[in-house]
Amino acid sequence: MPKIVDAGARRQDVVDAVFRIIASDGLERASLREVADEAGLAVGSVRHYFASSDELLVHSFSVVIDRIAGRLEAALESVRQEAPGSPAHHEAVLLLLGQLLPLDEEKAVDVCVWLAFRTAARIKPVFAPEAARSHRAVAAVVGQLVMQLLPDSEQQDILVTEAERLLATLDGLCLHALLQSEWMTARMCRDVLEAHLAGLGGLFQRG
Amino acid sequence: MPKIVDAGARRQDVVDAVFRIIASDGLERASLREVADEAGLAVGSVRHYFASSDELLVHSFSVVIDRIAGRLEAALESVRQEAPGSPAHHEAVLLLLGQLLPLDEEKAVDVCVWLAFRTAARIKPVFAPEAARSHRAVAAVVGQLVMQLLPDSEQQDILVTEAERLLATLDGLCLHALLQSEWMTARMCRDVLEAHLAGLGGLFQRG
DNA sequence: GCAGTTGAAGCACGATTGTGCTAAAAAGAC
DNA sequence: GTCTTTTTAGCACAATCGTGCTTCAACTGC
Repeated sequence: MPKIVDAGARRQDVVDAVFRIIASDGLERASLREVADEAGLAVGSVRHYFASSDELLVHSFSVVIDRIAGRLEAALESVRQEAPGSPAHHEAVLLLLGQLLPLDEEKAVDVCVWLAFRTAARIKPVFAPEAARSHRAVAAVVGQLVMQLLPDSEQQDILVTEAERLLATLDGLCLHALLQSEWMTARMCRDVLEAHLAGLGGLFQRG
Repeated sequence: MPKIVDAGARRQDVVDAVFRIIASDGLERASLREVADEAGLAVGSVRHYFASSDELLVHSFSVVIDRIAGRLEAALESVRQEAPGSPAHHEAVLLLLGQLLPLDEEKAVDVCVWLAFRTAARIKPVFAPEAARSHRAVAAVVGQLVMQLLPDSEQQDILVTEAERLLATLDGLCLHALLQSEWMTARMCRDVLEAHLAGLGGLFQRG
């Protein structure tokens, strides 16, 4: 029989190379030749594991979505294990929201790649299904979080609006942190999130 | 002397072609040949008005910034002419914030092109100066608006945080409206903005 | 040892890109 | 009409891209 290699691990190596290239040089530079160079392989070898350039990129998109969604769901579980209103709960919520921000090197690469694929999905239809899945996954977690943070008495449409508002603020923060890192520092991210959460908590006090 | 043409108008025609291509096919498709085709010219003709591809794109970036910033500043003037707290003032504020959202075809093209160049500026240094100018211009208007909306008693750092928060929410809304237009409808944009403004107004009531 | 499957690598082709350069056409100045 | 300058157009070259196809090495099962 054949030469046996861990195909899954090799594929992941190539995907990691894709991530590094996108983070440093953008999605448009993630060509087969560049990816092969970065992964230390030949073009033909990369094409052995991925039938086409599109398949490689779509799979990379899928991987980064799973990574981010996985972190979000784990963080949501941590939030659920804290008593609502407690300082630990507040901290867990901040930790969850921070998963979508480039607060360290690893997350910076992830959200950068994530944003690159999502914006590319507007043009390239191959990315559209994964982009929709990505949006559903993140919106689900943020929706659950908003339901935890707001009193049950709130009407459904207010919950939806607040979830979309939190999601928009998060994406905007992420965008600014990636594009204008001089202005949008980690400290400013936290301040904005704190202010937003204070505004959320104050919602029901105004009726 | 020579054949006389309105060089400025011709340049604007080419820039308009660039906008259409970026809005429909993305920045990476805005090559000289595509732009020339879209403008009904030959490549050599386009190159007569723009020395290089970079100059064309940077100039296009500059034009879209001026358009958006111009609309924002005009809208800010309208806000200033209304009594703070009045319904007309509220409506003028919503109109200002809506200038950054793809609520009609014209603004959709503008913000789409704007976002494309800003994200490209992370990678291509030629775009960086204009991206910084863009950020300063928009942040200045939003900052002025926040100063109008919040009581003078607020501390400086709270004003800054709230300005960045509003800016982030706006950019996030814009991103969602462009990328996930099925979920982020014009109605949802308005609801989110209303909720955000209510949260802003409620700030000083909580101290 | 042999055979057969898989991994790894590379060639070649057409398409697309930016750009240096050339050349023809157009129109006001004389 | 002739000259001059702008405008418009096009060619050619190197670089890059995805991909069909072939080739060679490696390693397992017998």
